[in-house]
Amino acid sequence: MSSERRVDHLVVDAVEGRFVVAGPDERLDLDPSGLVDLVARREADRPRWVWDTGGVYPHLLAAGVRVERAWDLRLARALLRRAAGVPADLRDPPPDAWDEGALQADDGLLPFDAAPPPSARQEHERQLRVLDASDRAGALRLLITAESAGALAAAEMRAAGLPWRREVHERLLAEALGARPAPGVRPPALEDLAGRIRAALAAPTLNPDSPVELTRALRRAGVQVDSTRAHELREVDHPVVEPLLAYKKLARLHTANGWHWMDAWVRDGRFRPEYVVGGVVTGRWSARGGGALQLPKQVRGAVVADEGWRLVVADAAQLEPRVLAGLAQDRAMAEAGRGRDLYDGIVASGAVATRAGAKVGMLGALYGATSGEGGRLVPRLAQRFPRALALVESAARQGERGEAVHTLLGRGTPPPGDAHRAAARAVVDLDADEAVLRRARALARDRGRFTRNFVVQGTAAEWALCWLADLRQRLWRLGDGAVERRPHLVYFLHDEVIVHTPASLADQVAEQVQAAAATAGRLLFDRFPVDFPLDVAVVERYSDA
DNA sequence: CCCAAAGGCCAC
DNA sequence: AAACGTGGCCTTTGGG
Repeated sequence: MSSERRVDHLVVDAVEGRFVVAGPDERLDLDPSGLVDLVARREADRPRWVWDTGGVYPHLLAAGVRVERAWDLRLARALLRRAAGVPADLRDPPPDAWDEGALQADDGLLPFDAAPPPSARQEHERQLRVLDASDRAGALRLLITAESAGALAAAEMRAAGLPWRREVHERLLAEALGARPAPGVRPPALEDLAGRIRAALAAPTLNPDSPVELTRALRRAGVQVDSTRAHELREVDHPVVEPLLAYKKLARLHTANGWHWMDAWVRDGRFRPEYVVGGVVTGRWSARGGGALQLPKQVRGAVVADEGWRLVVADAAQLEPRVLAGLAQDRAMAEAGRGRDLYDGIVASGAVATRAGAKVGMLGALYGATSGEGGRLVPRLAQRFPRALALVESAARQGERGEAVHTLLGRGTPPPGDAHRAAARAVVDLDADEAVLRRARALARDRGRFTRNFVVQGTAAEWALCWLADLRQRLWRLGDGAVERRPHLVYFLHDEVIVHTPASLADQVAEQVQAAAATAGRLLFDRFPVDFPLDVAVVERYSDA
């Protein structure tokens, strides 16, 4: 049975600059250009390429070769290590070169007595054996194939880049900050504001970038603050507040997304961040360099489609609460979100009075709020949506006890650290003294908030992966010819995508984005009637979405 | 000189 | 005093 399943698999091993490709009854040793030719040729049969996507695929994309399906050995390995339903003795293979962050032998850093790295083929076989032994094999296969498709999409998005207009960004910076200063010098607008701040606080040498100096100067001027955070300063009535808040806003723009950022990250009209698939414990993506996952709304005006092209910007509305409704099979909550804004539906249900209350209460339930407005409203939601709230409560209790929790498709939490394990024991220890107990309870609650959020954030990440994976295939089928002429993904952020498309196909892209969301909902929740509506906009610039 | 922690703010 | 989850990345600060 295993061998039958592998017929359409081609395993690619990268060994010292060469590539070994192994199929059911073939084994080829290729140089890089040989690999490009082979993949281009064999892709017609739609094989599943078994490889380390990040290490191999960028080279293929650079040569204009795109593949449809993959099995990412590194991602699958990390997933299976903590997956639901995997027998304990198969959970932890000895560390080797397939582990994240593992060091290559040619760095001279591999321990001299380490076993030689197993081949990709061996690792793949091991993974299939683990799946065969798991009672959650179906869900885990879906998760691995979706995450592997995500890895393909991540490499493709980096290759394509997010369209970025340098001149628009420069104009925006000039309007906000004034002329570009020499390196290490404040731009004119910041220098002016710094002068006003110093005058208002009678502190002629103050550096407003230093929280320590700023706190001291504020206190001397009679402003009693615990921090210099904008949120706290907004509550203060003093002439320094206005220029100081303006300074903070502009200083952030200057340091995080100013001229220096543009020079470092925008090339040939594209911003090319490096996505780290599965880089977050919950399965969300992280990113390295350029702050790709925190592009401020302030600079999104510089993201502009090419001439004759459009951006289709789509985000899932209230994704996490909807995912929770599906996870918990909470029909009342699913009903609240049917055909309307979920928070409006919660108000209509009578649970809370306002949309803002519904939102803060719902987020409070997902994050484990115990105080404030969120904490106060959670019990009201629990009354109306007992199944949904019971699910997150149960995840929190499991975490407090030091247990693992899993997402719908089986991604597991990393094991608790020593402190959390000790805390879980101390909380039930009748002899523990009061101070120890208090500290232990706080730690256990920390872990509980993590596991509470993990199940929902992680399952939402799985929905988003399925959405992205299905959309990627639909977009490919929508166009023809070279990659650069077809609609393609250019950005992904947790529950949001941007597609860059020829204007003539924009409406069809918008339809496919919707269709892919429906597919993702079915893949995760089958026939359970929970909706995943999208906000979709066809625009020329991101800031207009 | 490098490095890590702290404070802060951006995104979801 | 802490308080509600996941991250990245900037500057300052203080240590070696």
